[in-house]
Amino acid sequence: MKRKPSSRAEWATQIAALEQQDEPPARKEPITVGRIVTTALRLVETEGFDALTMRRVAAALETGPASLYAHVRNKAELDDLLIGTLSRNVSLPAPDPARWRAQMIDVCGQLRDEFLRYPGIARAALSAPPNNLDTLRITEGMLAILLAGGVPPRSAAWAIDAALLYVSAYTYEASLRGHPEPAADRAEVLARLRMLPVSRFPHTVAHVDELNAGVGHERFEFALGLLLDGLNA
Amino acid sequence: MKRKPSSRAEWATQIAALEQQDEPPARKEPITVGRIVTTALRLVETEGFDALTMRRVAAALETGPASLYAHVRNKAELDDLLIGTLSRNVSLPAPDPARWRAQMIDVCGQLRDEFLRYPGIARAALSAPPNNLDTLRITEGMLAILLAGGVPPRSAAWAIDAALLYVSAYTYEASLRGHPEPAADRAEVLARLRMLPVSRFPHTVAHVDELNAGVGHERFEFALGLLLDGLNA
DNA sequence: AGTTGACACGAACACTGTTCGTCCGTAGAA
DNA sequence: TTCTACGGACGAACAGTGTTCGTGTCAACT
Repeated sequence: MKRKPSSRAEWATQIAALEQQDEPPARKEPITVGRIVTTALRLVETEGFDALTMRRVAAALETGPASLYAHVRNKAELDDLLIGTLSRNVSLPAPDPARWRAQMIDVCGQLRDEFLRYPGIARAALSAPPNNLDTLRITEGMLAILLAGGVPPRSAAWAIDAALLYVSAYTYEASLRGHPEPAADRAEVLARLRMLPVSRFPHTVAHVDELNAGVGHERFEFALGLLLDGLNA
Repeated sequence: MKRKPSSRAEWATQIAALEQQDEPPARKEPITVGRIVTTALRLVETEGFDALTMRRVAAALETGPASLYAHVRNKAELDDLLIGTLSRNVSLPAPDPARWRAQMIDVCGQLRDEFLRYPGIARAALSAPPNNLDTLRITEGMLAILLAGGVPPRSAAWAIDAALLYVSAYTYEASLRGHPEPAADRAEVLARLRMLPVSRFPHTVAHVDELNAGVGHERFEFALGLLLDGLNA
């Protein structure tokens, strides 16, 4: 149940690699971490996170699953790599004190969209250890935005934590019900809520429409808006 | 990836069963849903959600895993039953317009504590279909609180959705890192953050302490506080 | 030439959820 | 009373999972 820690040396190696990350990729096509990650992301994109197995990735690379273990320690590390890779697609704005709220919602929205592009992968984000440099980059960017907006450091730090948890949970849930949710599914949920006995569920039955309202990501922006407005108080 | 829906008839049966739920349990001890659920919860409580397999539950009941399928459709349904069962332990206060904020935090705290009592089970909450009568009871109770506090219905509904997502994500994450988190683990995280290059992570390095501050559930209450204060604006 | 280390990968292991088929017991019908 | 049908119990087997172990190959180094 507990996460297994990487060693301090591995962490130091990751940091050192930061300075070398701009080198061009090797010319040959052996099995590499990069190919594994690219293949895995394509698989998740097309078939969802549950379809991501070592065997499926290996098959797509025309090899056996054992071959992957020369490059990734285990499945959890591959999951972590995927989260890191998609996190790199989030572009961080230069902090603008007058627009910190909009900037935060923008960054969270980008991350949300990355997660939704790979259905179910948010679950890996929830499981990921807190030492991934790519996700820490996003935290750093969010910190910069909030601090520039005058939010006290501790409030900023804690709010970022909450926002990231919310983004993951929201997108994971959205992936499960299908995003966008098929209209027939939603109609069914509505119908079922209306079947509830009023004696026990008076408010629910009275507000079925509100409980299920929201087009696109309105609920997402509403929730994050609450969080950020709370910061503003 | 998508959830499989139960039939409309099954839903109606669940509702009808609401009126019969107070009957005493049968005297005999055959394998029942109740025994399966109780056994499963005990297993999760002691060994975490990842240890929950049909085989493990069956073994604890001194039978084979196939026997469970006469009572639960599949593992996902068992997971859903577990979430429903623990949700029943959440007691809903009579709404008090003057204390709706504190009441909401109390209800969320209770749910949080139930989830933490069963490490990792929050993942099942994130996966659960939105038609579980026991979890809907909590939604109903929260709606009552917020509406009594004067929150508009749609805002109330959407805020509850966000709060529940946050509770699940928070507790799932907490389970993974161990709750309470061992001091040595946290010290290690701190040390690693301090190893980051200031050139790329200036704010993170400057605010390592704030990023990792918070005793007990301070961060939880802070985040929910933001959400609810945002509602108050 | 011989040695070493890294990569590749098949076979096998321990484990997962689930289905299928068979048996048994009970209740209801004839 | 006997027979039939149904529901529960559950072993065997299936398809699938992540991972380890052992072996072979190749390239670089001594």
